[in-house]
Amino acid sequence: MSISNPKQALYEQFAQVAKAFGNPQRLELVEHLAQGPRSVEALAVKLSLPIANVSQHLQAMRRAGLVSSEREGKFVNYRLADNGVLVAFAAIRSVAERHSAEVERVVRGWFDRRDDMEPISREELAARMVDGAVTVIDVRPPDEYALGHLPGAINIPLSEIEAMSEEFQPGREVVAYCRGPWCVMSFEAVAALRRKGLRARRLEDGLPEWKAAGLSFEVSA
Amino acid sequence: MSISNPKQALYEQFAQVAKAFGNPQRLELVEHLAQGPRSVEALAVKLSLPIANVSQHLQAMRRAGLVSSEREGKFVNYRLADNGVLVAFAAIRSVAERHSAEVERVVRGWFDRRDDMEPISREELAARMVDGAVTVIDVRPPDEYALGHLPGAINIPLSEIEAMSEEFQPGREVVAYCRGPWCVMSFEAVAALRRKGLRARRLEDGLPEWKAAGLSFEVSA
DNA sequence: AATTCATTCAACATAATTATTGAATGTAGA
DNA sequence: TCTACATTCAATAATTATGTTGAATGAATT
Repeated sequence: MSISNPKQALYEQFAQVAKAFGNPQRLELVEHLAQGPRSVEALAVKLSLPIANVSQHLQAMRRAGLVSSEREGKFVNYRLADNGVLVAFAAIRSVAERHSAEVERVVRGWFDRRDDMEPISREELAARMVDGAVTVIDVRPPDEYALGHLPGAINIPLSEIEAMSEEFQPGREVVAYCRGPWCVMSFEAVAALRRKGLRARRLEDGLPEWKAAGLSFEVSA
Repeated sequence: MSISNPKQALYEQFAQVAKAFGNPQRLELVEHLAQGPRSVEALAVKLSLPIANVSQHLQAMRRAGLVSSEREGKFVNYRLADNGVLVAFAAIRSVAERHSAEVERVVRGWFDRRDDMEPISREELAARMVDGAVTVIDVRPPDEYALGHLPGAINIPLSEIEAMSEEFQPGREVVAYCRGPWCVMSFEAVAALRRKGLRARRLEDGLPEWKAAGLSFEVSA
């Protein structure tokens, strides 16, 4: 694959970027890094993968320009290179959603249909949050919540949703969100809350998209 | 790579789409299909690749939902599945452009710097076309021009640009475009016209983006 | 200096991707 | 039916990607 003419060389470069997205583990890393910068070990724990494996995936993504890294003492923190990476990820997801059948089926097999979760748009939620007519819950782990969350959102990790569901007022609507549009935790949270008879919906996507849209968010002290 | 839990299955689906983009030949096919539907053989001729090879790449893209196909007599015509494919391609290119260094260098090695070609935006060109103050030339091959081109654009394939350059009025500005933002033909056209002392610029991208932006275009009879 | 710990590197085995070849399939027309 | 032709399929070889292991590197701490 020797690159002689510029056209070939360009396509080769573009293909390298696409290849960096072309692996499920790396996509999961992108989704986690979209929540905020992370060390190699922190990511390895979240994905339940060997550290060396994660390190190599991160290096591959760095070569392609998806992430950047910075040493901080003994740790190396990786972060998404820029917002374009999330735009590209969203575009790839969109193609997958429109095509497959398979994506629908996968989600449907575990939860109800995606539509039945009645996703609420960013704009609508933002408007209703002003009225104070909705309880917003962040179902991600506390460390991700700490790096940034919707204004006024309560952090209730999925493991605690059953126990906490007693605390909600029955009539009041609850909106759950997590890492992104296909993050399964918010699907499960809504399903669990509905089993308890509560009015629950999903935010259509997650915190990264909220931030990318320029909406305000809070960071824990 | 057995897919047990839904999260893994989703990432796997998304990765399949990204992988379909992760090959230079397939990206070139996407760019050609963005000009209009094509048969396998027509694409094979344009890429100078064996037919069986092109057929397999197209089938891989079809499995991933990038293209659809339809038999028409002895031929099988492939087309882009939807506009989302171009959006994803543009997003991938954007990541590559922002990262590499390499992309800049490749273009710079053959032409002047990309900036020196003074790309003109779609909006600006559309405005100036109303005034009639600019000559627009389409430097793609005639068959692609026939499938659709900017209103009033003259088709001058790259091979004829030298000869035709005599025809232009020296003072009048010429804008060249071709398949997309990195299509090398428009770079070469501008360079050739400038060597003749003409005022030439590039459209920032190509016909597919023009159409995707909802601007009007012409189709040959 | 020695130790600890996070990360990276190097080497290896396995799996996936790619290009190539020739045969098979399917369609149109003689 | 026979032929021509576009496309697909099947088999192969070469290349590249991936995951695993243990050793090497780099930075902080003792």
